Amino acid sequence: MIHITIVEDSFDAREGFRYLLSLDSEVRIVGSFDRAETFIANKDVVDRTDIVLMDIELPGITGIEATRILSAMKPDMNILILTIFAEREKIVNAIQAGAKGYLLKNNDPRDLLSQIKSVHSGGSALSPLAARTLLEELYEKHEIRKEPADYHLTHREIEVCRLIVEGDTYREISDKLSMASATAKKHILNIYRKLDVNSRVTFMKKVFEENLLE
Amino acid sequence: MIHITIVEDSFDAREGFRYLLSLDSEVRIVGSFDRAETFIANKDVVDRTDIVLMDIELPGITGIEATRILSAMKPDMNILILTIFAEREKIVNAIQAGAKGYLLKNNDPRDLLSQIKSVHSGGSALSPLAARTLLEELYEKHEIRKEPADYHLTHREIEVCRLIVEGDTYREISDKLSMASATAKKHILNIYRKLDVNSRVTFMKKVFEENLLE
DNA sequence: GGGTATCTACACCAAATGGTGTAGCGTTTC
DNA sequence: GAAACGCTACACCATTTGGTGTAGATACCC
Repeated sequence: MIHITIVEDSFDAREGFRYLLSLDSEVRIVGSFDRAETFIANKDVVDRTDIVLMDIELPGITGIEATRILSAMKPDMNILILTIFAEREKIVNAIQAGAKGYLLKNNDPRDLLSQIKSVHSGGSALSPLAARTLLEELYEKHEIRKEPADYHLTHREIEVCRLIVEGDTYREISDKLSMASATAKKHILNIYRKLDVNSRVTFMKKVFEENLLE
Repeated sequence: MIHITIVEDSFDAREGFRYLLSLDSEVRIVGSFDRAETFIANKDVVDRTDIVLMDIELPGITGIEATRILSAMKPDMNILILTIFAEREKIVNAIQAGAKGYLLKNNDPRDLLSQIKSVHSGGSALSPLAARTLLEELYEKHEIRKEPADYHLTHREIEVCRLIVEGDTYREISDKLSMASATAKKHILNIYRKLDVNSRVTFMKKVFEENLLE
């Protein structure tokens, strides 16, 4: 039995869900709220809930904020965002808040039951549009993180870089790499010249901002 | 009319898809290959293809590599990965390569047509398991830029932090903030104590890794 | 009033850093 | 064989940095 709570400010929509879910004997509604605060305050219902159908636009705190709070309270609870909004920002924020699904209300309501079951068995449910948005987000993230500019650092210099980032001094670096500290220093100054920096701080800034290591 | 190409090394699977797709008059198969190289080399078919049903395990180059190549050749082509593999790495790589969907073969084959149409109209299609994997990936990525821990830095100390990050020395910081360089130094040492670091480098590392500024 | 916190300021010291030289040795490239 | 590059090593220098003191002024809280 899957225990479901509905958080939705429209009475009609709540009743619509109630009817839809009543068609399946595997699910049962354990709570129905018109605002998230009431649900969050009701610890009994929170504890008993497996899946939340959460609207985004609510009086009081938004569904996304509620998702954040509820995910922290009960990490194994699956929150399914149900909304008419397909904006990138809302979608990404909802997922970041811990939502396990993002469905647009204009989708066929008959699919909802199968999507609830997918989520209950460890999957996630995304409307095609939300899925595309997230895919693009992931695609861009990976795009950005690659192609670090090539400063033609030698193998040895890269080793030295890693140790600088660890906070090692000339001496510590030279000890770890079995060289004279003067050599470590020479390497570092060469690195600085290649990266066009002139201090540990500006070096670190460049490394992190341009993702030069890892 | 949606023009589809199938890349799948199993003859039976190809015929299965062919039959399934023949049930819908809106789609039409324009190509069918047992390996990706043949498809990629056939520019005519590539140009006519709207959607590719792509297997991952193929003789020769993998479906993921093929996806990367085809995405570059024809960016508006939608590639749908169809596979039995649900490993996180394959899923993420496929999306990174530009796939617009990732479906597991054990899903109901009757859903395939509706998912193809979703993808054709600008959406993406993900099996619940693949969706969950990607959500987790995105969630973790965003987790990294979580709420920065509060080290109780004072307002003045935060100003100093910003200047440290810019690479300023004690003297430069004190000049910009109109204080004695000894004071800037005092602030910095206090900051170090609060952040539990002991050098510019370890300070920078903490700032960037924990997203303390911005 | 007394305690706490913030911002300010200075002194002293050892260590690390940045900058510039020079130079030997081995490998790769032309 | 010469040139270029990479890795090594040392000298010398001024500056910066990390660390530890002390201490006055202000403000806020109990």
